Amino acid sequence: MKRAPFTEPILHVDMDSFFVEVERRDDPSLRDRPVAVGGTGDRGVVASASYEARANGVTSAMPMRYARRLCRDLVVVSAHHAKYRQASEDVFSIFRSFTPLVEGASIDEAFLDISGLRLHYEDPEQVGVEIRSRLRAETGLPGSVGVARNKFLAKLASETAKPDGLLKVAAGAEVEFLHPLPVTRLWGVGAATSAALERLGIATVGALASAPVETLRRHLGSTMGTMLYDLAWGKDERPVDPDGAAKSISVEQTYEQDLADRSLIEAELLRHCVKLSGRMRRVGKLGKVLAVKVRFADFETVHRRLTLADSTNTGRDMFRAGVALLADIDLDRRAVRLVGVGMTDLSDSTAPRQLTTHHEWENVADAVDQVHRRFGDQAVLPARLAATSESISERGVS
DNA sequence: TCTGGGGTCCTAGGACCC
DNA sequence: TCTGGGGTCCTAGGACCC
Repeated sequence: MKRAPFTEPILHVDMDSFFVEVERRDDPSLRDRPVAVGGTGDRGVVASASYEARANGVTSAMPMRYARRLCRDLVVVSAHHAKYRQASEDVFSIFRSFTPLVEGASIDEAFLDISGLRLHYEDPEQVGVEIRSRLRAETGLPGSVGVARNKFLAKLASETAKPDGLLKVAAGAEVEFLHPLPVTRLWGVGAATSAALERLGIATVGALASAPVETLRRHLGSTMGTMLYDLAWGKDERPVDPDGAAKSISVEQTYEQDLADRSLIEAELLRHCVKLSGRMRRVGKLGKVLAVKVRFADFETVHRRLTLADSTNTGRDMFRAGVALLADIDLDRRAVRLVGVGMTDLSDSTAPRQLTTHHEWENVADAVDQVHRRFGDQAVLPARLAATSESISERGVS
């Protein structure tokens, strides 16, 4: 039997309004109604909107208060991230049952390289059809699929197919598909780059493709200019890379009311450090660089980072470095709306370590983790935090 | 409209060394 | 005498994505 050439071996699978669909699966009364999942407080934003809500102008990242105003019968559901992580694992194991070459792009989307299935399927599109039907049957969740020669085109195809659809961009038909699209559809073109392109009179992918690449490099930087020019011609050589070890891990929070007092800010930093160290130990990571992030009431955001003498995952080490970094930030003139802390330059905590002086603190931290797992996050707090937690909750800060 | 929380990647400048 | 050049590490900020 003669088979069609398997010329579009890359799939992009993207779940449709993922958080909303997980909530709907567990609560059928949410079906067919405009639903938004996200923060419900004064400063909450939409994380995921149903298509009924989108029809009323609701989009993700939009302030929830504004979304409610746009859509009077909007059903607002607060997020249940543990549930979404579980659903994500279920979805990804379906992907991996087709090929080991699965690259997660986020909690609800992945690239699949299915070149290895060419002997089992006549057309890569059939794999997409099968994946979509298994997603429905085994998880109850809808997903859209793009099929193309490379990752970039596959992702554009799945976007175009949404909701609950499949689209193949056939080899040879790429430019025809691509050139009428607005530049904002390209991967890497956000507000700043589309404004820069607009200044050059470029609004469509076709216009971008016929611009001199030197002009693009001059105005957008060498890397961005080259990349966008290539994308405009459908060129994207990035392989599907299943190795997805995290490069950083962080905790941050925006407060319902701004924090005006340094000791409160330090207390929040400590709380974040305890949480961060727990997460790092759970995934078996140490970090070498600690980063602190502060966003002021006027939304100006500053970062401070410090390379530590030794990698760590204890809350104590992180807090000590974090307080030193915080000392370098002028907190007296403006109130603070967000405090964050993170670690980068991660390594596995099973790696051999020289320092022994940290062990006792690791034991303390492990004990704290265990109590948290058994009794919840509020059960054990460092003394400094326990002293201030009352004043924090009085301020309505969660 | 007044902007979450979790990430990745790029650029640019200064320190430092040879 | 007022002045090199390259490489590497570190840091801050910003753009972007879901």
